[in-house]
Amino acid sequence: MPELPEVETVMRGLAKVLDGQRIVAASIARPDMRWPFPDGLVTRLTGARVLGFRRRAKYMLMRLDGGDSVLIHLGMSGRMVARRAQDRPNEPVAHEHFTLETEGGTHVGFVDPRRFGSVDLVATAREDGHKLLAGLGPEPLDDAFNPQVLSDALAGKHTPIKAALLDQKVVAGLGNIYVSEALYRSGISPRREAYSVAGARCLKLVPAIKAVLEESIAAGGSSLRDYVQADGGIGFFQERFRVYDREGLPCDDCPGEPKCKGIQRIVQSGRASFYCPRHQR
DNA sequence: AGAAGGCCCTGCGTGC
DNA sequence: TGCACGCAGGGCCTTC
Repeated sequence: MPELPEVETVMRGLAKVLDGQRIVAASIARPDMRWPFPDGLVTRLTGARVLGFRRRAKYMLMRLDGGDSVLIHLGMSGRMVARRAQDRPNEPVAHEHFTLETEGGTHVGFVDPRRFGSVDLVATAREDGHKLLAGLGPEPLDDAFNPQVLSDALAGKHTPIKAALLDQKVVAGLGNIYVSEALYRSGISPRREAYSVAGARCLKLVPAIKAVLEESIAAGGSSLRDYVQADGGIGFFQERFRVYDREGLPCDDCPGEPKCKGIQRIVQSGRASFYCPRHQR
C-alpha cells in the first residue's frame, strides 16, 4: 500500500479522529513486528494527549503532550483502522498488532499482515535525529526539492534512475508505483543511468514527481490490495495509473503509433518497472 | 564505497 | 477443489 501519498492520506485520517484526544488505553497483541514494539510504549501512551501529526517520507509521527512522538511505518501491508468502541466486534481483528483507545470512545488499530511495519518512540524535540529519519533525503513536495538538488544527488551515479529514485537518501517518499509514473510523465527510461538524468532532464523529472504525488494525495492515494484510509475508505489514484501494472496495454502517449508496442514490464533490482520503450528514453 | 541481491512475512491470483 | 508457485506498495543487512 503505502508510498508517500498513502501515508499522507492515512495520517490525515488519523489526525481527524485523534487530534486533541486523550488516550485512555493501549495494548499490544503481537510484539514481533519488523522490530519489537519499544519498551514503555503502552505506558507512555496511556493518559497522554495527542498534540498533532507530521509526516516525514513514509513515516508518520504522532506527537504526545509528554514530550514523546510515536514513529510509525506501515511497511508493505500496514494500515490504520479507526472505529467507534461500540462497533468493535467481539472477535479480534486479524493481524491487528496494536490498538489504542481514546477518551472519546474511538479505537485505532495497527493492522499489518506481513509485519514489515514498525513502531518506535522518539523525543519530539529530536525527531529528525532518529536513526530511521536521520539519513533521509529531501521531501519531494518541499520547495527545497528542485532540479538542482536532484541533479546534484544523481551526479556520478551509474545505477539505473529507477533504483536511484527508490533510494530514500536521494529523495524521500517515492516507491515503486510513483517512480514508474513519474518517469513515464518525464519521458525518461527507468533503465537510463542516473548520472545522465542530472542536468536538463531533471527540469522535467522534478515537476513530474511533484505532480504525480499531489494528484495522488488529492485522490486519496492508491488502493490496490488493501484499504488505505483510516475510516475504511479507499483511494482512487490507481484508476489514473498510466503505466504501473499496465503491461501490454496501449501507451496513452503514442496514439496510433505502429512502432509503439504498449507498456512493457521489466525487472530492476528485483522489482517490476513499467514503461513505454518508444517514448521513454 | 557504491551497487546488487537476499531476506523478513502473509495473502492472493494463476496455472496445472 | 487442491496445491505449488510467483508476486506484492519497503527497507535493512550482507556481500561483492
